[in-house]
Amino acid sequence: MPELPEVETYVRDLEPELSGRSVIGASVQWDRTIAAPSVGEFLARIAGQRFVDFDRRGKYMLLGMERDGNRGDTLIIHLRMTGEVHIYPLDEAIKMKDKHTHVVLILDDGRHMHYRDQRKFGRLWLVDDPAQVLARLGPEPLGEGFTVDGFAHSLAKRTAAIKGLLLNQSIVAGVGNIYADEALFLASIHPLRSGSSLKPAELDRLIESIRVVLMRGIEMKGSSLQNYIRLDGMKGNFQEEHKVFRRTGQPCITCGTLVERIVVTQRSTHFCPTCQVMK
DNA sequence: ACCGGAGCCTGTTAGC
DNA sequence: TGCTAACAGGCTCCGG
Repeated sequence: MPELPEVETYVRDLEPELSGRSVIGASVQWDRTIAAPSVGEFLARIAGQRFVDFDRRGKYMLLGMERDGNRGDTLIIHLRMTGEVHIYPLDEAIKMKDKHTHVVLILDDGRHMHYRDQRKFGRLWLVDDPAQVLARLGPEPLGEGFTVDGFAHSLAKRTAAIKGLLLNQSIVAGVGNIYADEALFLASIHPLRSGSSLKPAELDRLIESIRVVLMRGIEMKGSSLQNYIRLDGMKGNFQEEHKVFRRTGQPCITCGTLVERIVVTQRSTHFCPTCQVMK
């Protein structure tokens, strides 16, 4: 489940592999993977562009390119649920290409970059201005723009459960199901509390908790449950530090109460009913 | 504006 | 054992 730490790990791993490399050709096996432009235009435009900038916004990877020394397009990749990116030497690429490999970029050093996605939810964009794709995203949780005042404003009058609101990318960008559950546990906030019910001290605690779990997630190179693997095929390690996520029926590490699982806004949600009270 | 639910996908697991 | 149904959770779209 790639969320902010997993995507950040991908961007950091991609930079040394791709920086300065040009795309000399491409193929698309599942058209819907390309969100924009059309597949034909994507193939025509990406050839001849060179990777120069590497960034992330929320769960989007931003791979900035240039053409003939001039500013080019940005290749945006969103992994959604099961997306993976791999770079292989030619002989290995031929062996590794399978029915889940939906996009192949051929690099000028002969290696192939694969976009692979079991469930086909992930998307790629090739755009001259990333802003159009990223327009609805809220602040970066690890940046200065994520403030108590702004967070309070976003949650005011919100009757929905805080768990669901944390998954809303226009409120804060990059938090997904794993890190939402872990942050709420760390902040001792019940996932069903309404957004508007949270007091300033709780918002403060929640912001800090979101930052702590995301930073630790990045340090551990992400959480590998069933699907997420890194560029080089290695797993992340943060799953070993999960306090509540997928720990249903196991004792809370703080108080020993058994961790419960409920469904909130169509998402499985894990929490300690003793440490995270409704108040 | 906000909220909840359907739909997109496929592999794995639970249950009959 | 073999089948089907439920589940996994990223996001967009739609109706109320």
